[in-house]
Amino acid sequence: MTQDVKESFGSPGGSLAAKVRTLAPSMTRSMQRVAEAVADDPAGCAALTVTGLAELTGTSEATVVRTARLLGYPGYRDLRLALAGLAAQQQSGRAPAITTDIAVDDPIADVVAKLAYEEQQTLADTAAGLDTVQLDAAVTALTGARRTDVYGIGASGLVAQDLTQKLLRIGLIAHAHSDPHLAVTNAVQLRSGDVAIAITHSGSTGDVIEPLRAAFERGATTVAITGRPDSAVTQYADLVLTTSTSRETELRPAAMSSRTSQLLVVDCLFVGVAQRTYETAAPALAASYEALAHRHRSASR
Amino acid sequence: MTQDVKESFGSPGGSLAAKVRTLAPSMTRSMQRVAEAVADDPAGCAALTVTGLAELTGTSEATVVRTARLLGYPGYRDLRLALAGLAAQQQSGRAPAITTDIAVDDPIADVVAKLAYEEQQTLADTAAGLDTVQLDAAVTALTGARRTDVYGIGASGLVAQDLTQKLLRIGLIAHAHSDPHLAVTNAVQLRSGDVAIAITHSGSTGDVIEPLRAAFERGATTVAITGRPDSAVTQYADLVLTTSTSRETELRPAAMSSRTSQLLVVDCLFVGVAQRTYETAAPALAASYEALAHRHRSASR
DNA sequence: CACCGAATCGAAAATATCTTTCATTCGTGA
DNA sequence: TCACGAATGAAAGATATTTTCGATTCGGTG
Repeated sequence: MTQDVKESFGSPGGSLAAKVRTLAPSMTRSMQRVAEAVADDPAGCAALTVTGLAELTGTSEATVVRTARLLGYPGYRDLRLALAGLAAQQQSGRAPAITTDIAVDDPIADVVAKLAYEEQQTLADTAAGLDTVQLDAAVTALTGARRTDVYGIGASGLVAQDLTQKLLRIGLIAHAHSDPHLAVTNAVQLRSGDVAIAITHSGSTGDVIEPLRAAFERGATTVAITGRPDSAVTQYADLVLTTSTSRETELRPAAMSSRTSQLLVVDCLFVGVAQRTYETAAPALAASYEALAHRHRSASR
Repeated sequence: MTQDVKESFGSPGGSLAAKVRTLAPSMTRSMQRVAEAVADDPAGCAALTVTGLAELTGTSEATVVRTARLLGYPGYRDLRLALAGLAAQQQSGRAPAITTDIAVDDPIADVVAKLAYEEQQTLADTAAGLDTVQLDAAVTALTGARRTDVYGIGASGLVAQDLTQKLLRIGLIAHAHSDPHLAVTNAVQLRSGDVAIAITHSGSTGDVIEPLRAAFERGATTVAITGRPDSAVTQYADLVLTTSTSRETELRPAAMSSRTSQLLVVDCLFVGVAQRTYETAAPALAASYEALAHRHRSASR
């Protein structure tokens, strides 16, 4: 049978070793040496030139090329590309093994991988657990609000500011409060049609609950962004957006994943509002971009 | 010798696309064409010679080689090998589902899914692109610092505060500055052994560069966290930590993904320092948790 | 044991591919 | 508009791959 092997790269990993075994009997001694080297360490061989591989196997360039041909490639160049593909596949096949917590003696590369993985996980969980009906209602409320107050303390305070910054950029009137007294003082100014948003992971941060309560009692639409949908804050919330809670470990405070989760929710709110008010939001965004342009020196090259 | 292709996990092929995006601004027009072709169709390009790719993109061999260099490979040959590896990975892995931008009329559920997906992507890209050597050095510097100043404006200012909050929690002396004048005023107090960190996506925010420069000139260890590793800010940075840049769309400002990326970097710094100072960090974290407990009413229900 | 022929092999030439150089072109700011 | 520097591609130069071809080995045979 003619071997019109049209094996492109991307062939399943085992096939090369198998091919080597199949074809070995029909190979000459030096070709076998080359084939063996290639099957043994695809990654290593991919890094070698013909000459390099010839030297490694104690043969000549010609032999290497002959081997490549026998294995079904037009020449060594193509074999080499295939090897690179194989090596990459093998590497990617390896399990990341990121199930463990971050340990004190983890090398920094592991820390990066684990943190990234956990935050990705948090995002997925949050997206899955978010009640889109409530979210939609919150967007509607924000869109029509005369003004919006956002309460958050500590890490959640930064999220509150993030939301506020964004809303301001598309022309809404929004304020973030982290001072509990000022927050309450402002909350009592709210009335029906306004929106108050409390951001608290635990749902039991008194300093954030109080202003929300004040707003609630004055008829504003109140929204709670919390990881505990059954907590105290939800008593005074018309709408509850649930963030995900992930296992807290000694080296990875809960604040980290709750922040990630909260930010996703806040981003969703923002984009939702931007969609609804697209006519005004788009130019506003462009304008704020323009306004900042002169603050940036032209980037060097 | 060929650079070791330690392409970490993350999105299959995403890291190259990410690298292209990160470096695109510092590329010339023709180089961008080449980079785009390569990011678009790794498999196809892997099958081409320099000349072939040059013709395909309507450029010259020299430009192709230049692009390969810019992407971090010693030459086109190595880029080609990497592409073959990528192609193999892509083929074996599954195709990512969500590719479209967020549209004005997307239902809110789609917005949530797309945002979550893009932020996950951003995290993977960031993790893949982070230089762990520089990161490790930054952690070392932070660990031994007498004091640490962090500069950031706008959205990056929130990230700066986030980092500061965390470092304070484990007993380090850290300040975040978003007022340019105060930042410079403080920066000139720094000296050798201190650390200054500038956070700016564009790398060209003058208000953030100035304080970093002042710190740099006084011998402090300076760190830049930026999406543009070739920008002005890196002139005065001993260490550069690169954040990922993702496609900006009308409804999804760049600030969103740059913030996600910056936060991951900042988290890595924090955890790294916490590891090194575990003996003091662990009790400090516990203590700060305790101290806040009384601010939380016991969760109802 | 000498000889032959075929298979095997590698040195080196020939070719293809990649890299560098350098003159030209293009874009930009004064 | 001019002048300058950056960007670009043509072509020379360097490397890698492929081919050629003669030398060597091996097994069989007289």
